[in-house]
Amino acid sequence: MTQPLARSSLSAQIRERLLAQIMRGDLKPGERLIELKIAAEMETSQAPVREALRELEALGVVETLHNRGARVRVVSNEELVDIYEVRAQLEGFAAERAAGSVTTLKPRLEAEMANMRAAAERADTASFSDHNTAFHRIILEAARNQTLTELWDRLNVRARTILNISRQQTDLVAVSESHRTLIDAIESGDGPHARDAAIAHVMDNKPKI
Amino acid sequence: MTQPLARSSLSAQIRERLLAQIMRGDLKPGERLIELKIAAEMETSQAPVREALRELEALGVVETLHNRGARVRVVSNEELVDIYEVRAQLEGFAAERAAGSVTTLKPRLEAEMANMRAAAERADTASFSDHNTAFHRIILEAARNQTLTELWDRLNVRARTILNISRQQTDLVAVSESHRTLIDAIESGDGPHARDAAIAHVMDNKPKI
DNA sequence: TCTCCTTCGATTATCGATAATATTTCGACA
DNA sequence: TGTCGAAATATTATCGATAATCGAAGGAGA
Repeated sequence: MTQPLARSSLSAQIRERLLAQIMRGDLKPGERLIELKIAAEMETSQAPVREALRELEALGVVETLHNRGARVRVVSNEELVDIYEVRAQLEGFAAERAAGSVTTLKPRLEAEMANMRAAAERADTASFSDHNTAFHRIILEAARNQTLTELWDRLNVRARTILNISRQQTDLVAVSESHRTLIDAIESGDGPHARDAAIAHVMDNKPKI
Repeated sequence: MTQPLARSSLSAQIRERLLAQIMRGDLKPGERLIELKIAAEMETSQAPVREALRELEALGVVETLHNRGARVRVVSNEELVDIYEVRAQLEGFAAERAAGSVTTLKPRLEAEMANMRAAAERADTASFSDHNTAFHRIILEAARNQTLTELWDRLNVRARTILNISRQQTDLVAVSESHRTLIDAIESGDGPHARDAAIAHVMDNKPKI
């Protein structure tokens, strides 16, 4: 009855920890991630750190140059636009399918929207970001396409990384309210309309860096 | 003047070799990929093999279970449908943007289509697949969105893996001809029309496994 | 015979050390 | 002074060995 589980490999723990640091902005874009240094900090050896870095590279939040190590990926404004455009397409597709679904998503979406608003009012950006992700994830999952969800997640992680770093001054309450339109569009059952609404929503909320 | 370059890391070589074997069907879905065994075959140690496997996992052609190693990913028919649906969306978006582009893609697309047809006539599935990929890549790149191209590539690798394995009996000449409609739609300059054509094209050519 | 437990073999996960490579420093030379 | 290149330094890539974990096999007890 000491440790309930303590599952997951060391490399997974390292990965999560680094990802959190990047998302939080403790590790800034361009900052080098030196394997042995990280290994020492985490009291482990180089091998699991390398694995973690490779996984972060696959996620797209870290980039590595051959024989020159890893650094936190620098995302240009052009790339951010690219990411949001693709995210919009994926989400448009998901919304279109969700609109045609029999079960209503409304209660769950509204609950997340309320959470988002509450976080916005107390200026808790981390919580806001979590609930915002949860909201969109509900739509994605309603489309019942695992591949779609997987790609969206990947892009979302990248987007959140930048978002949290640039911490630009946006009106989070207004952003949370803007989800209303999307809920209504999906609830209308009109696929193409829901798609348009989702694409517009994503593009409108692209942060300016 | 011995070896011109011999760049790239060991792990990259291993990754390419394994990927080729998977694409060729030498390594079948579900087959276990044992690190030390592969290391011995390639006359190297376990470390670079692990890296290669991680990269293949990120590509989605291999799956690993914690403490139980890697195996060639088994893709169900449902998942194949998912992949094609998402690919269709990505390509629809690309085609829409490509249709609005000033420079014409027609000559390049027609050249690849001719190559495809030639490969089809001599039943060279590998070459067919290469030129098919090249054709679609031209459209993707015309959309000028690096993130879009990256995700598409990833899905394309997965799709090709299955395709080459199941080697189902399709009329490759007919498939190559079906690209005609897509070229015309893009050339028309009508974005939404091009999008529809691209989506229809991808979905029509989904292999049946 | 069936279930649970223990042991065994196979394999992954991690370690510490070394080889290979890139970057920086510094001095000789022009 | 400015440039080139060798040596020193920092870091990654790879290796070989060990620890940890899994699944299978075999056996005791019901």
